[in-house]
Amino acid sequence: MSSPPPPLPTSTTATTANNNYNASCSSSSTVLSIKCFNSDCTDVKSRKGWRLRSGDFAELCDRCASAYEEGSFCEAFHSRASGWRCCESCGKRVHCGCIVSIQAFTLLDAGGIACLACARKSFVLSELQTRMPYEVDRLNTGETFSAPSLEKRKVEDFSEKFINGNLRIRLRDIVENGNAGIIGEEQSQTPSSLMEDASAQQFGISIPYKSLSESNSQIEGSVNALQPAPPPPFTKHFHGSLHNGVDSSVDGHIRNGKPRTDARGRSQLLPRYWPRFTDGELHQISGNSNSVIKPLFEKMLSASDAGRIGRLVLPKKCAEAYFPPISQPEGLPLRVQDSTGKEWIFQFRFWPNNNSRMYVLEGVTPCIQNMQLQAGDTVTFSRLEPEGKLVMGFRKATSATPSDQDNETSQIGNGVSTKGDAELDHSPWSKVDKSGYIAKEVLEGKSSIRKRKSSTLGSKSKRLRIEKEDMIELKLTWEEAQGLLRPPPDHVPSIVAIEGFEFEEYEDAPVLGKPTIFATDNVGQKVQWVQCEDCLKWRKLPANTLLPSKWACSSNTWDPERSSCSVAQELTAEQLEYLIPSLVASKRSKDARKEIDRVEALEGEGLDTLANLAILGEGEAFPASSQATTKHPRHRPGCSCIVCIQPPSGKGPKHKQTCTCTVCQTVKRRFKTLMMKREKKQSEKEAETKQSEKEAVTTRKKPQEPSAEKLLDDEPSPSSNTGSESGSPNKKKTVSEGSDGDPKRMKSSTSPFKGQIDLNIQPEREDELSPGSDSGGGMMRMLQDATETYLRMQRFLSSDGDNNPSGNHMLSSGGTGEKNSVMPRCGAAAIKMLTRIILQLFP
DNA sequence: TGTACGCATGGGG
DNA sequence: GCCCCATGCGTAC
Repeated sequence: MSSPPPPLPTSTTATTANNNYNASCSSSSTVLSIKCFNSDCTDVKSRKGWRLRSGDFAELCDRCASAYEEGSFCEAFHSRASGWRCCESCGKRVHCGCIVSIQAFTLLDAGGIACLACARKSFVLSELQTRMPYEVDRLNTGETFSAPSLEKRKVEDFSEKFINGNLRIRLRDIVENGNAGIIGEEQSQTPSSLMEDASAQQFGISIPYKSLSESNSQIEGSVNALQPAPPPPFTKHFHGSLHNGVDSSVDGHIRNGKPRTDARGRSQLLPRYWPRFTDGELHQISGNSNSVIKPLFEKMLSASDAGRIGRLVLPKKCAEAYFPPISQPEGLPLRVQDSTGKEWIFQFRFWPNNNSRMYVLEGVTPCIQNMQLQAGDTVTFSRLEPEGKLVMGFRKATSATPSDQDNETSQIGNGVSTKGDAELDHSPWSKVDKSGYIAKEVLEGKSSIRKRKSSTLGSKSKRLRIEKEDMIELKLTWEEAQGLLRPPPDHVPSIVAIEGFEFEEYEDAPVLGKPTIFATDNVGQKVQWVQCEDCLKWRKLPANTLLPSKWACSSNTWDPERSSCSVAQELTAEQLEYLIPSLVASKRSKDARKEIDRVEALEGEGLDTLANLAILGEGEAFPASSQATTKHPRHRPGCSCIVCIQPPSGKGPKHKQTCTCTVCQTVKRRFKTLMMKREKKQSEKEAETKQSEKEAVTTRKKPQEPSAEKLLDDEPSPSSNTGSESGSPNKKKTVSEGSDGDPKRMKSSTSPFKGQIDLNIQPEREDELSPGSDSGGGMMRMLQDATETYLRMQRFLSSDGDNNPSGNHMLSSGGTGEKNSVMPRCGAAAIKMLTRIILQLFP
């Protein structure tokens, strides 16, 4: 066990050397001299040295300043003074207790000291930085502190913490700045945990602590009375070089540098509200003032927050921890300064909610608009100390990929850009490791804005309004994102050990690599498949190959035979589908689309007639919210206008009313047959029965007539027609085909009752018809079934067209007894269904 | 009719 | 099952 460190020198216990120093110090503060502060030196001062207790800096000559900066000042001038101790690790002598070397060592938990180098090696650096402002402060304020008081300081096990290889402590900065003086040469890689502690320490030291109740008592009812609330649970990404933070006004309640509320804050505040301020933000907030920034919390704006309501919902814990306590729902006005220094007054209030409170900031719209914020962006709250001024900053969300988020500049505040800081696992962005939650959250916000506009559509999902495709795209897991990261070109990593694991560390942000598909080839070897940028062919590469973001066949040095785009792809389409399920899905979707197009092209009119039938017969059953067609926003499913009957892709033949192609003739014949059968077989009694059924349906539909009319845009609803035209469906469709250019008449001309069939059809429309179709669900299902059956039939026809060019085998025979034992039955079923539909609709 | 306010609801942690 | 909080929605202006 090492002996306790000797008492640190004070003005009364100074050694000879220190006497010199003290004498010099005192003289320097009172006598203007051009001589080097070092009394052993006769040179002329030219540079600054350590910080004196007076707040000034020892002015040294170049030589002494260099010795100081190199850490050899004490060895050169204080070598015979008392207070020398040896590093427990390397044995190096350190002049403990001397203000010059105050930052050159750290006290160890077990007693003894460690020199700076060893402290760094053993990851005790954080403790050093923790102690420095404290001790500098003590010295500067003339306080003395005993060894026990130092020993009492708990040195955390910082070996768990990450020490960046680039991290440097420059004594001069430490002294000048009076803070930890952490200089991250690559700040973006500064260990956040370290920063967190550093800032927390600094804040904890420089800001007089007030308990919540204390501050509460001083705050309530005052606009400007925002007093220092409990320190933030922590701060993120704060580089201690920002502000002095050491104030000679430090009160006597100096504690060991740890905010008391640290653990409490951590445990109480949800991680997503933890502040993750960057240097840029802090700089931006602090401006040129000497204020200390105390990051409080941040919140990603929801659609509601960013909406025009002007209410920003505050996290309860944050509001209660950092905002003045309010007892009345009306709350109190709160003056908040934005990052540009502009002041805003918000109403900080709450709503009673389920025996709890819901805190809101009202009147934030102008501010949010001023900042040009929207859902998904983040607002940050911090406090300037010692003024206690509340500062609201912001961080714009980007639409970049998570990895981009990490690596690319993000816009913050008033445009200050910072290189992406190392992400913290609890930062909102880090949610990316939950399968792209981050992007989801951001886009959710964005999409929520869209959602508000379409809220009348009444979707069940209130919070997540991301299109399915978007979701798929956003399903980028953390691992996937990591997998895409590539070292920056021409960079040699430094190896950093963290908790026993070695990590490569690059000074520059990583770049995005090209996504590849990992697989095992037929000989069991792990490979990856990569798609050429130019020819889109997939090439097989070794699994451990890291590729740049763009890759082409010409870069295929692993397989020279396939290093040209002209060489065929090794994978078959089937293999590719198997390899890349998304491709399967996409291909299926594409195939489905093609199929639909093909079917539409082939048989549109007939099925459109069915659609029309459905619309006309069941239009009232469609909810008013039924959406417009995809082709023509103002038109509704079933609309047969020239726009709506167009096949989606525009491909394939369009069938005119006078078309005499096989399909058209087939369909027309079929309907003719159906009609004849109907006329022949329907007894009057049945007709009466059906009529009564129809009347019942009509009665049910009546209340929805306006909606139906609206739904059908400017097209007459069947029911209204029925009402105005003696209720006879046959009569109501008596407008002759193409008698004039009136769209309404054109529409009517497509009615099956004239035997005119619209062959251009969109089977997918039926999906649009479904909502709310329960009232006529049976009918719709029948129609759908009939449609599907008909499609199958037609596919059969088209695929078997050579054998059955006319398709008569299905039609004339009623679907039985033909060589194909399946399709004829389909045809029969379809016809049967159609018959039932027609009979039901138009008995 | 549009907007603001304040409470209620319900999804999600 | 509780709590938080995003947002829906009724009401007042």
